Amino acid sequence: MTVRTRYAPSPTGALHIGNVRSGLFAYLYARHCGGSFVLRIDDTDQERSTKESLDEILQSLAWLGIEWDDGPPDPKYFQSTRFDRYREAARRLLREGKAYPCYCTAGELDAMRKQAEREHRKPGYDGRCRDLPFAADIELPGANADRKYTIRFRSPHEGETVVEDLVKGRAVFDNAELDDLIIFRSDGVPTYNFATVLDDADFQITHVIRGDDHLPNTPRQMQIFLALGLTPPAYAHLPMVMGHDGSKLSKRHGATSVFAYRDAGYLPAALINYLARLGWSHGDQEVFSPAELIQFFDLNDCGKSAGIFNPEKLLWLNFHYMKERPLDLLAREVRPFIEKRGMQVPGDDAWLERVVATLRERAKTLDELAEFAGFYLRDEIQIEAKAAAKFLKPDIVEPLRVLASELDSLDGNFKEEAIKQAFERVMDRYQMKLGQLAQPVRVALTGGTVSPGIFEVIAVLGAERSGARLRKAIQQASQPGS
RNA sequence: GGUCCCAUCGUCUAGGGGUUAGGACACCGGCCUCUCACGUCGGGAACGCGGGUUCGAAUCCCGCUGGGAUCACCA
Repeated sequence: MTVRTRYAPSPTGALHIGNVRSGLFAYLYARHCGGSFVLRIDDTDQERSTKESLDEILQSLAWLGIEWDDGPPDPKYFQSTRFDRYREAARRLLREGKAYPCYCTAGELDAMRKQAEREHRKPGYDGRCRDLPFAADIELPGANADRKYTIRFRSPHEGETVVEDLVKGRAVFDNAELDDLIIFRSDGVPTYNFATVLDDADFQITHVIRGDDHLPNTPRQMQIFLALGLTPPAYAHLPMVMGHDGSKLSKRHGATSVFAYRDAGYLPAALINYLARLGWSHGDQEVFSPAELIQFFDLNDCGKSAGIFNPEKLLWLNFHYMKERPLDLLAREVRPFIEKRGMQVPGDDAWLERVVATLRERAKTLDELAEFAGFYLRDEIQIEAKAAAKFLKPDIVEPLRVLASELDSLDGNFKEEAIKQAFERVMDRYQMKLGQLAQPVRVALTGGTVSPGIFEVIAVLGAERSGARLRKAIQQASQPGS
């Protein structure tokens, strides 16, 4: 049997990282097994489904590098194109007495639920229409029907349904606990639990891998498979991703969409690695390339308990991948973040690479790198008042002047080694330690007290900008208090 | 409330009868050092509780407690 898994997001909002992790695991499992991966769009709810969400989902998956074998743009993989199939299956169930029309209104159902809750009974449907007589060839609900009704699945009340979950193990459900769920709404739209069964069956899904919030749906879906004369697939329910407060990750926990992380300057490899390692492990290994993930991934190594999303660890992984990234790629990827900050790159790609080389070990995201690069990129820098007060004092004026002329005399030889020698000549002359000279220079050139090594800063900044900034600082230091 | 799921450092996890309970993030300290980082070395930090089974339980069983999910004409 060739493994075939699927991921079935509904295009009703941004692609969420908790949600996409399930898709990632399904993808990884399919690839690991040499099987195929299906992307299906669950858009039966036309009220809430939007083109924007669909685009975001597709772009997010593409950015993450999760590729599907079957799926959009093929219309076959959109539930909205399969209504005929759902209708046909529902008619068959009706004909065979495995489903029945229910004439209860939404309001009645709601009242019933509230009443049951007040009396501390289970709030499910009580089955009052279950044994009403109906014509075997009854119309499906829809605009044409003269009377409003839904179609319910007639679920068995005896026995139990056992889910042999590949991650959670065995879960036993008493069939008496399962009420008759609606498979077709009164507006003629099939509901999720019904449509998903037909899709999983028609697309020949062998393993349904999804979040464990779906575990309660599973016995119902299995019963529908059986009623249709089909064999249910294998199931694997992954534990949820929680926010810092231990509840299901949601918008109120801050950035949760894939786009948000992309826009904040995270690398897809880092996000993939982080998500994979949340709920799955392979010994003590923390860093996995996409190829390794596919090689090592196994459902047996998935944990059973929910995990809390930890932004710090993601940041650390991102930092790790940024350090490993080939310089030319990293420079190219930082560019949009520089532009987004309203800055220009006053040099060629090679120069930008030098900038990035000095900053990559100090930035945890592409955006942070762009921010740190500000002093290289802007024509004018702002000197922090506190830094100036501490380091740009009158007694540093002389050494800075000498340093400036030493640097001028370097002429074309603006290499780190030559710059270092220039510093040493000044330090000898004024009996200074490197720290005493480097900090004022750092303030003069970068505006603050924190930066990459001072020699590399000068080398990258170049003679012109270094000289101009030094002279400006000298001026400022000569007029204390101004 | 019913049903189902879960339980090792703060967090992600390894370990599944005998381990000084291992790693990673975060945190703290030393070293490196022109600042900040990086790097490196070191440190504190966990088997929820109670019963069993066993020579021996973090590990197996039961109960409790705690957490979570779910109970829609959403998916």
